[in-house]
Amino acid sequence: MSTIKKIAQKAGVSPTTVANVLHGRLGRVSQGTLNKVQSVIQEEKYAPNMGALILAHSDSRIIGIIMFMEPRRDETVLEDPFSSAILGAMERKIRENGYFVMLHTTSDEAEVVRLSKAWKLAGLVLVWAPSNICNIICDSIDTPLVFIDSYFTDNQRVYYNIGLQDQRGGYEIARYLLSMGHSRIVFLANDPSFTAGDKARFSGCREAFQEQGQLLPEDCYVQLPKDRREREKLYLQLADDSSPYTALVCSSDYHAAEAVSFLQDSGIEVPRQISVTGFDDNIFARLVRPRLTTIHQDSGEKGKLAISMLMKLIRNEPVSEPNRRLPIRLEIRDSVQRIVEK
Amino acid sequence: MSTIKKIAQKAGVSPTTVANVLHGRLGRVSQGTLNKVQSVIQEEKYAPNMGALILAHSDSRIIGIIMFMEPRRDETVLEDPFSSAILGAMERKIRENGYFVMLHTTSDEAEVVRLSKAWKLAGLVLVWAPSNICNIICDSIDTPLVFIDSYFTDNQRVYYNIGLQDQRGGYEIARYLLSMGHSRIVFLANDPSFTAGDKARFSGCREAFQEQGQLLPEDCYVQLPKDRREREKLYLQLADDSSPYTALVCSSDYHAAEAVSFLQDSGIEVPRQISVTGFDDNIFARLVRPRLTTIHQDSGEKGKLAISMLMKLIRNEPVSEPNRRLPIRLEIRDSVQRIVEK
DNA sequence: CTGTTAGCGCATTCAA
DNA sequence: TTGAATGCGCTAACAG
Repeated sequence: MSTIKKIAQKAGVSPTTVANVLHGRLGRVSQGTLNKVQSVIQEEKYAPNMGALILAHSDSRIIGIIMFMEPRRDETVLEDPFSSAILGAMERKIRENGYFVMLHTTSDEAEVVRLSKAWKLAGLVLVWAPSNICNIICDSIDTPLVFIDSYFTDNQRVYYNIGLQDQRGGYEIARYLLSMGHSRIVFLANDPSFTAGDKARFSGCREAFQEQGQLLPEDCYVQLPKDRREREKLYLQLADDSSPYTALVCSSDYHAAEAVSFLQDSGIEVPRQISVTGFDDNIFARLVRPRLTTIHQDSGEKGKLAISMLMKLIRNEPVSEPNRRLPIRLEIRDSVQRIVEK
Repeated sequence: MSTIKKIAQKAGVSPTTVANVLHGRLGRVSQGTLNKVQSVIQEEKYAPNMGALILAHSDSRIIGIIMFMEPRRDETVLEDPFSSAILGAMERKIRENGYFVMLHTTSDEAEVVRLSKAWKLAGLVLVWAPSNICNIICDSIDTPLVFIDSYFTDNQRVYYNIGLQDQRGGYEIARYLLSMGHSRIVFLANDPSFTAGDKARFSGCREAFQEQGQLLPEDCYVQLPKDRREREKLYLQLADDSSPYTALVCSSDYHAAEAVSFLQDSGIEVPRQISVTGFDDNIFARLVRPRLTTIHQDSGEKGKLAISMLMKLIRNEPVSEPNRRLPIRLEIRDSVQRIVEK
């Protein structure tokens, strides 16, 4: 409604002068007109038309946050309570930098490209992008891109990514379990959509076993089913007396908490009859009884780092470490019991 | 990069013809040119410049989602895992309707107004807006607005709001507690920012007491401190043997879960020594032991309804129930024990 | 110090 | 059935 032109008219000056005031080019404006113009701007509650800005600049000051989801899944990743920490941190950082957030969930790379073009996005953050589409996206988008928790198959190119020491996390948890006498463990992987991370964690577990001269067979990697009932069946089966396993190594606190509570309900005591570990150290880990022994990570930090890296890219500043892996930490609580033999 | 003009050149037609194709005005285009133009559009991966669209239309197809936060609080509401269900549902619905999501956290109404003007937002959803600023916002924004979980002091105007049967929730939980022999209860309120809802819930509790010819004194409404340590001190104090209370009525599952786990750690058994109830029936409620007796609400549904109401407003369709209150349901689990006397 | 102007991409009206 | 012209609000280059 209130445009530069109108402000100019009302203040009795030219549009350019108003623009000069708005952009703080004070050298080109006399004190008198400055005051005059500023007061009119206040009165009129002027807000620039971002559409016109995009048109003039071919840049929108919008950062796209793309959350990937599996095509056939009805749930959004956003509905997972644990994307919230990371999202919250990003939104704040973006706002503090004077940019805007456009949030979008998808599983389709073409959609991402379209979005980026249509809105002239200043940059994008891609969360949990499946590795097969990273290349495609990078090829088709020329604005800065930062990935979060992505693994790349192509090593030719420089990807900007904020990841986690997944392998190290697996290693730490397995080493701890071994030290507690657990040599028959089973690794429970999350969604197939995040395979690369889970695989790295499992590989860390194997490393720890190898270090002790032991072998963790491939078939100790088990994919959790999507259906809760099916998962529960699986937990029970794995924790059963007839099962060889002494510990369930879950790749998320959520599943660990679910397993613990379900097993307890089924009359199986944790950790007396079976030990359970988590991954993430989110709020569940401390609320559930027994409290979860888990691998700690700082999700908010991931979001913060992603945005500050993106901002550097936008400003053409050098980025020292394109592929960052945040550290993890073993958090020992009460869900693992020392055993001698089974 | 690829504009209507370029497409037109490449296809050997005028820009208008391309626009006609894009908008499906097939009556004005011959079959031959249609095919020609469409194939060029495909090749060029045409995506409209939304900036130009905003400029031409004064409408951006962007829905603003505004999450309110307290001014001095460092945390974002988004970092609360329970805004995620509602946010996820909204994002999906907005996308399905062909609109875009702009996400913004603030505590300042002027910022909301500015955002709405600058981006020519097609509509806004305001989540947890404090009642004192609702009026101001409504006065200054002429695009459709839908509130979520807001309470209004001004009854002159029609507000569009998706709320909850807060009072009824308080009533149900209190009636249940009374039926279990609890007549000395204390209500633990959330953040001061959501006072209105908490007050309604408490008022529901009082209603239940009144119905039984009993009185629930005003000082049974206790505001939980922001600091976790302080909250824990309070839980302990309220659950102590010397305390008159037999039940802690928490206004969120989060605090209930926190109280339960902290009390158990401090050697106070729940529900044997003290009963605890929650509100929300989120994922905690079922994972914590004892499982929480709580009031169920469907957060995702809130988000969905908000968007479908907003879409009706945008399309100028009639909205039957501007101030909707979603139903609640008492969910009885294991955190309340029947008592005879204390 | 201040004003004028062209052009960004699109929709729309009018003309052919 | 197709084309040309205008304006949306702003920027930046240029002229005064």
